[in-house]
Amino acid sequence: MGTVSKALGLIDLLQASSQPLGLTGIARRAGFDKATTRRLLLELVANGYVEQDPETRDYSLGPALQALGRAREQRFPLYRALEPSIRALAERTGETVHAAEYCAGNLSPIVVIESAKANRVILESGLKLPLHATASGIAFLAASPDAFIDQVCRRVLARYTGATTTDAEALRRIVAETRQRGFSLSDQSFEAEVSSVAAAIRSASGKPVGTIAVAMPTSRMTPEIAFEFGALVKAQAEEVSARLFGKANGEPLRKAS
Amino acid sequence: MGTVSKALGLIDLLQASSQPLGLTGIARRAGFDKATTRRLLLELVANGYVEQDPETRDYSLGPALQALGRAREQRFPLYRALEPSIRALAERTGETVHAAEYCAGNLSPIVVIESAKANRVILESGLKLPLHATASGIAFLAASPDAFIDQVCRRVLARYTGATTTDAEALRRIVAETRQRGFSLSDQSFEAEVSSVAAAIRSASGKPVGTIAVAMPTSRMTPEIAFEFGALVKAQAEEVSARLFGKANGEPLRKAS
DNA sequence: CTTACTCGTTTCATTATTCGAACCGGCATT
DNA sequence: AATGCCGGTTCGAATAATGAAACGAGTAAG
Repeated sequence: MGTVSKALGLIDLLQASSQPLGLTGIARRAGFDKATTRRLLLELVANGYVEQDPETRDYSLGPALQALGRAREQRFPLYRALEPSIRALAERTGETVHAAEYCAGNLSPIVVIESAKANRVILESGLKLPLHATASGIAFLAASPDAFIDQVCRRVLARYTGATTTDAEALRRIVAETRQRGFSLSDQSFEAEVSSVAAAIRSASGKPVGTIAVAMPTSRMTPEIAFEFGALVKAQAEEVSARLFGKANGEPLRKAS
Repeated sequence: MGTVSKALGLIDLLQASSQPLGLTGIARRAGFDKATTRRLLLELVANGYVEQDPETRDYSLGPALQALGRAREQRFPLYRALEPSIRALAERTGETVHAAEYCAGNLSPIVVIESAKANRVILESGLKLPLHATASGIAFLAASPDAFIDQVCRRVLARYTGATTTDAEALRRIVAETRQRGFSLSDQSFEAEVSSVAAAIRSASGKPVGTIAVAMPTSRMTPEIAFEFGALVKAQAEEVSARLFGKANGEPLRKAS
């Protein structure tokens, strides 16, 4: 693994952590030596990607990330394009709805609107959705070329709950079913007591770039609900895809000349 | 310079560029060998910090930045805290108003509200404000400890216009004046035909974290306007500082326990 | 059709950078 | 006073980064 990936891995740790971390804690979690960790952190701090509290000496995410996030959003306004759709879907379904973008092997939530119900699904900040164990991930796989699916199947499929699919062949079967159905279903495969339906957002070339999903407590899930909400996410994902990638209203966002 | 900083420098290049760049262009701008540049870029792509268009092979900012920016904003909601103040100030003054955060030797704009006037100041996306040549920078320096000012003065002070202060002693004098005045002034020291006033946002410990500034075409600037708007940014910066760092309404944002 | 250019990519011997065990001083607890 | 944990530092050994050169594909020019 290259030095750069090690450093970026530290940023990931800081994102995953809900609070600032000390040097020793970061080194332990990352599996690096303290000296190594510190050198990497110093370099990240010098570039503004990480920030160190001068008092507690703990490290946290730095200001450069905010600036870069804004820059990316400006060039490719995913949030602005997705937020209204997600909100509408949340109102329509009454459940927690989220959109995620594919990023380095996982799906990262971009927009999350929580259900207003007392018993609702929440997505922790910084959470990443694994491809093989979430409705979003399955929907993404179903929209991906076979070569990509093969690649994912070759990895070890981590187990999150008793219902997680950890067998490559079973995963392929589920993906095939999803392709036919047009949206994906998950039943407590990532978190206990959570069921979801999802569909992929596709770019102009058909390649998936992200997903839209509705998540609810398993107690509220029924086959009828699954199909009703499934049809909704599918329709919404298609509409968003068209809006983003100009199938309908022009303005190609990707390649600004 | 460490390998990590080299890689992060490439991200900076991509942010500064208004369009995606090819390998050769990036290598030339960064001053690295093509092979080196490519290796760094590949690692950044693998981590989602950079994205490569599979067709044109051009590189641009990646999805991870958006996710990380969101995470940082959630832990330290600068944008949410600043946006209303900046908007109010923009309405009150009728000019372009912006807030910036200190990041790796520069000030990065976080919130920008442009004037509604036809002849107005605009801030290009990805622009970074140098400390020695902008009203924001001077205001930041004036709020910084002397050791930091010394450090900045030791660098070579880049020239942007005929009015840019490039002499360390002159810079110290301007900073001293700003400390007395309570807000900073700039007259075409960074961009021709642009004048600004600014004041620093300070954390609970008094250390500056960012700035608020009003920028207008030099043709609309008068001594009276300068003092009127100067008093406004100063007051607004103080209010924001108090709001962010709990001098007034509690809730210490930095060290979430 | 050939030539000459550019671009992205790969290779590999050289070299500079990174690594990490051991260590230091500070602080809190025992 | 002793112990353990913390952030931070040192320096020889080990490793990963480097970049000149070459390759193949594509393209424009001759």
